[in-house]
Amino acid sequence: MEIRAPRGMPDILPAETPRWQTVEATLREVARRHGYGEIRTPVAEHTEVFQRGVGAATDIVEKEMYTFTDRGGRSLTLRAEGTAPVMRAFLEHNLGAQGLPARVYYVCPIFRYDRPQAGRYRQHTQFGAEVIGSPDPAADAEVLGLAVRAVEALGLAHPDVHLSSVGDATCRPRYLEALRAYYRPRLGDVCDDCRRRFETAPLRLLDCKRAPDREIARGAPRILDYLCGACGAHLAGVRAHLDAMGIRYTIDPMIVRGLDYYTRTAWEALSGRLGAQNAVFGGGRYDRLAEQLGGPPTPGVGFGMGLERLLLVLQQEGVAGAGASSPELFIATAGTEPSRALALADRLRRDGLSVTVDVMARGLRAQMKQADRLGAAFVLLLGEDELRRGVAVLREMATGQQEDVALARLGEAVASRVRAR
RNA sequence: GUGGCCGUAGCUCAAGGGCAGAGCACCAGACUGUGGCUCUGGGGGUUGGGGGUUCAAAUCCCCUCGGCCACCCCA
Repeated sequence: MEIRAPRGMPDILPAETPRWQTVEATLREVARRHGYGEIRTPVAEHTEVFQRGVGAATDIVEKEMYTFTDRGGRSLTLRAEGTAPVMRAFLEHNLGAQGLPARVYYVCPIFRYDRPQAGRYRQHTQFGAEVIGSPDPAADAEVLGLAVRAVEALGLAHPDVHLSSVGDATCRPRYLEALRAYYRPRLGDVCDDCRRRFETAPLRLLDCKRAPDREIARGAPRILDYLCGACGAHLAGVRAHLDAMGIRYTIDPMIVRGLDYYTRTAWEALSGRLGAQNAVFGGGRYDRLAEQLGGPPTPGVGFGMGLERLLLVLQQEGVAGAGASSPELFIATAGTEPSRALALADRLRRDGLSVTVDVMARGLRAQMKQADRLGAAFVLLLGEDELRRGVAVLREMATGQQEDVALARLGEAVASRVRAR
């Protein structure tokens, strides 16, 4: 075969989809309990939404977007991130008019042209939630709580949440100046990447992975020491609310968000089960995003959670997932018109039974083998001999016991036997 | 975008210049109308793709595509 799925965009096959469905259903239920409504934005946006929302200088915009020109000459981009499109929709439809805050969640594919590796794909799926319209720390705590409880609802332990603040327009510039002042005399000692970061993304100096650079980073000024009064109070408020809810976190001034729109609260949940790509969810506050998109000042806070990574962790933690679904009944034929089996199956399905029929015109032995492989609980044999006598044979696969059931009362007889199991 | 390891049947893997194989899976038969166990037989391959070296390439060389892992970055 030369035709393959695009790189970094794996198929999810029927053996896997039950696990996905379980995870998605659980996440939706947690969102529902928190009073969040689902929003579905298109898979593509005008490229501008990401350039202005996420920030033109970010890695996502500079080198990871799937951008194309449509037949009308418009530049569109596959959804590269979850929050900016939600804010765009909020502004476009003036959702704030229905009362603030708006609470929304989404489960949708995200596209980034990255080199695939463990836990990283070019198409991945994010569950995310946003509270738009509230500047209050209670909103931060609520939506972070949603993320934590969602992870727990899947059967995992309370996640390892790292919490910090990236400040705002008042205090962040002051901090960046202090950070640069600290690094400027040390530029000869750090790696090439860090020298580049010094120019383009100084906050990222803090999470370099090289051991000697980490040592230097440890001595750097802490943003938490530079927060302005309002930002400091906001973080204290978030912490108080989280403590009250029993949401655990560690204050980690080294965490950094990769997108330009973040202000104040920032967090990341890490797993030791994921290799290098260890963030299960990340998020924070984005009070400047609406303005960057050309809307009125509108505060917001939210997170994105990677479903592929969640599934990986679930698998490694051995949390049982639903298996592939088996039919309750397999209808086999022996010398019988296939249409009799199809018609019977059609009737039983309307009664709610899950029924599979042989459509390979195979011998009875092969049909039994197939029924066994599918995990069918019962096999109904429509044989010509039995049909003459007005009956069919119902066999319970686990025990091998079988009995004749009257054709006239087939539906209820089969249904009651299957349900009695 | 950078680096390392790896691509042989549906799956797991042999064959390291000389006829492409095994186990499992699949299909059929033994069991003429009954799954699991056993036995017998069968179908399956441009050895990821392209080029080169050679009398001869799965095997050696180059390019390319893909997978895994790490960097960068992120969920």
